[in-house]
Amino acid sequence: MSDASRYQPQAIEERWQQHWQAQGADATPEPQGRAAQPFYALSMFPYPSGNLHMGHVRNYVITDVIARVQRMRGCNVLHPMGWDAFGLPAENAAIERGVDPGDWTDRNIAAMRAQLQRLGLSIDWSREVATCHSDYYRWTQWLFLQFLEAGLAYQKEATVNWDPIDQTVLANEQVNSEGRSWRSGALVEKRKLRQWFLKITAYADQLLDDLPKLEGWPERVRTMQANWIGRSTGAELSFPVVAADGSDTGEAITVFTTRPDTIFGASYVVLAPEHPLVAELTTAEQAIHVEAFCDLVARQSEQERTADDKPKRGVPIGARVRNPANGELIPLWIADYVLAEYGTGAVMGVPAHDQRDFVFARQYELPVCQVIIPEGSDEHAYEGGAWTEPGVLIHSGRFDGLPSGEAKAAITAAAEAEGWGRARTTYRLRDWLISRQRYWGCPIPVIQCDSCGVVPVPADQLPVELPRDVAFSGKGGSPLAQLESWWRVDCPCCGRPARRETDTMDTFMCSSWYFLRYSDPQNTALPFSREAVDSWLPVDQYVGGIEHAILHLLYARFFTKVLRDRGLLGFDEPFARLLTQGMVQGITYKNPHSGKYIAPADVADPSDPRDPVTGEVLEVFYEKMSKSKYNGVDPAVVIDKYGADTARMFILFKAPPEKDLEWDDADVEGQFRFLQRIWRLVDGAVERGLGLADSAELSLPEATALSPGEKELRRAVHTAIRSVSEDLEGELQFNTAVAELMKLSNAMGEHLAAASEPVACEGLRTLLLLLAPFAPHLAEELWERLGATSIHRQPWPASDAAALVRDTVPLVIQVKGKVRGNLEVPADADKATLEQLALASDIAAKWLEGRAPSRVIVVPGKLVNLVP
RNA sequence: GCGCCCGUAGCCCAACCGGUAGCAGGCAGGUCACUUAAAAUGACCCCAGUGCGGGUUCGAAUCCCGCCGGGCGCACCA
Repeated sequence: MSDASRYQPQAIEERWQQHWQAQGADATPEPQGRAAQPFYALSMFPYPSGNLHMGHVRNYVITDVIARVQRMRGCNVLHPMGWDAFGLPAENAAIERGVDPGDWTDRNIAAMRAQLQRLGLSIDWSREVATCHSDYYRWTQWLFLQFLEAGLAYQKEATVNWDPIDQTVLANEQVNSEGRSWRSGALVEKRKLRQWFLKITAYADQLLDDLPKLEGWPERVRTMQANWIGRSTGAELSFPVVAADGSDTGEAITVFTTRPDTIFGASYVVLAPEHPLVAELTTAEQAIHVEAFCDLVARQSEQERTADDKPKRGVPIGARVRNPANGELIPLWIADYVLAEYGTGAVMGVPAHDQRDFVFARQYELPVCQVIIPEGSDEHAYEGGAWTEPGVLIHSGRFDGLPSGEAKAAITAAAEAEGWGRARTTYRLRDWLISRQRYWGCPIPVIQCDSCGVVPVPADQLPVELPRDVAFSGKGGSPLAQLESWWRVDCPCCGRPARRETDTMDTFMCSSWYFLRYSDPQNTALPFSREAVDSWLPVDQYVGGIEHAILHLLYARFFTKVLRDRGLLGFDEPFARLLTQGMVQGITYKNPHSGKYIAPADVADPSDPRDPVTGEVLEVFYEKMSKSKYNGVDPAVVIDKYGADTARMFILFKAPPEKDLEWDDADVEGQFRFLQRIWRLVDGAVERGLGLADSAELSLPEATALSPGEKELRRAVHTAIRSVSEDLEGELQFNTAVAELMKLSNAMGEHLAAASEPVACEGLRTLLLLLAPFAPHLAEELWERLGATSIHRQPWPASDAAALVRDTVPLVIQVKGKVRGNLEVPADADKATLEQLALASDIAAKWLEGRAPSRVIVVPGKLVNLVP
């Protein structure tokens, strides 16, 4: 085979990338121009670490295929890219190696952009944004001031999560269920600090109630957000504190409960050890015990304290409260199972109807009083545990006999009328802690003045720029706080000496609006114009990792709702459809005894993997690619060897997009072979003299004039159009779409040589058009060889229903539900005819043995089932 | 503990509303052809009855119930 007729991606890919760039092929049209539909395809933008990994490739290739298909469908497509460019790695590089974080980041951006461009992504780079550039973060600051003005940004002293490795505070969303930082993995500590928060809780109801609208989102992401918001409805009830002599002290303990219907069963009240009233209400006799207990709890980590299986412990503090429902005097306790941060930090103990209270009451011999019985049953004693289901009230005075559902409302209403309670909703969601004690972030644009308080930096003085030439010691807190020349300023209000805020913003602030900026990236008067943002957004298809199910995706929704309320944009939700792509996993070898990971290159025989040093048998599994596990595959190496088109095709074909993908070099090889087959197929056609110009002019012969092979080819072609189109609109099943392309190429291999010119040309055209979004370079190259450019500006092909029609179809004959044979029947036969044909068949004769069936089920085009 | 998702050939994956489980596809394996040989290429072949047990149905991978295995989220949230 000569070189000219061999598929050599290295020779064609770069050439086309340059050509497309020169032609402005990926430029974004006016959203409403040419009467075409706008379509916004977006990938979650990356942190510019400097290294592109396979997870990025998967993400951006998926989005690129969507963008390319929509363009061919005639949409005006916005497909941008940018950089989530603030963050700790840059600052750590500065500390460790003395490089400037800005320079370091810019170099990484340049390197990653070049890597991305090798993938042949149809990105409009003229809209690129980087969150660390002042022309971007100026607007992050401007938006912060919008929050401040709206009363949605505030400072408060609070117990917050402190990451001891990254030396900064973290929002709740950024600490996982094991109490570890999402970034550093360190166990977070609790610290009491004055910090900036955004009032996301003010939007908790909207964020929760709008979830059902997000029909284009995966169910599990919606569920995760709903769990995270954690709304629970109930009541706050007040238990007056009673002095030793039985008189009210005037104070009261307010508890939160979702079960006001069980208040008559409350036999004690428990406070969190950190509750502010503990010290005041503890009696002298109990002081020693209470202090000792509080110490004990304080020494425990969050994790130890909240472990599910841990026994519950507590001590009475000596004081008593009155149950407002029945007037009973009941003891006041503190216990480790009550959390200060949730509800009111106090609960009423109803052992008969709450499992935790039940366990606690058993342990400390507190009374158990049953006030709910299962509907229709008699009163019964408790043995196994609490009755937590709804039922009917007893021992509840005037509420006896009410079902618990009604009783909740009735008791809450009574409490409100009598002044000892009110309906209340609480959330698990906390306000978003956005200040960070780090340099490489967006400065919070406020000034602290002793006389004027918190003063926003006037909008015309934005951006508050990060100072350059800063010393990075890694010690003593944020470099900004140590740079007096930077933070010492005059108050914009009164002109007296004041202090600039030295905390920077959580980088999730920067990423909460970047998708809006892409609609109008060069705007110097506003973060974006209302017109631009409303014409492109909501994002039609968003693609990214599931790890942001809560974090980024919740914050971005919050931002959108606030900006809508500020009149800056006109929609409720930023992302209409969301695809969460699975991880790319590499083959991983691990010595089960030493726990060491072994690089695949060091494994001599993959079919019998052994430790190269000790000879021990290794564990083999697939895991997310990472340096420490030696299981990563560098995209650049794959592109060098096989080209970007093979990498793209493989990553799309190997698994459905939302599932994890196991990288396998042998499969990549197989994918490359497929592209080679296409190359040869088209190459052969070119030698035969076939081209594109011809096919446009040549009209297809009448169906009756086609040979059986031509009919089959046309059926394959139009089946492929239909299937690929379907796979790319609804569920985005790229893996089956690629399989369809393989099927089509197989059919072409079989029938192309014998097909007449118009039929052959139609097949070639279609194969390349369908291939174009997946393997853009190869499709373009072959399209050119057939005589035209650019395939990417061609319309998406339409399926010809007539080509799908068959004259006869195989009819399955079942007898009593079991397949007994096939019958070739006319495709348009009606039910009665099919039944006749089936009954008259040899198969029926053989299996029915002469008896008439008692029942016949006919599914036209499919089968006839004869039931004797 | 609660909730969600997934279990189909040696492996990765298909199978519309329940209707022939693979002329969906790929990888791996085998045989043959081409070749001096190998690679490449082509042809053919091999391979599961759908995790297990019940149920509904003329008919179940698909629907229902219960287990087993794996993954994810939440978790002393009152």
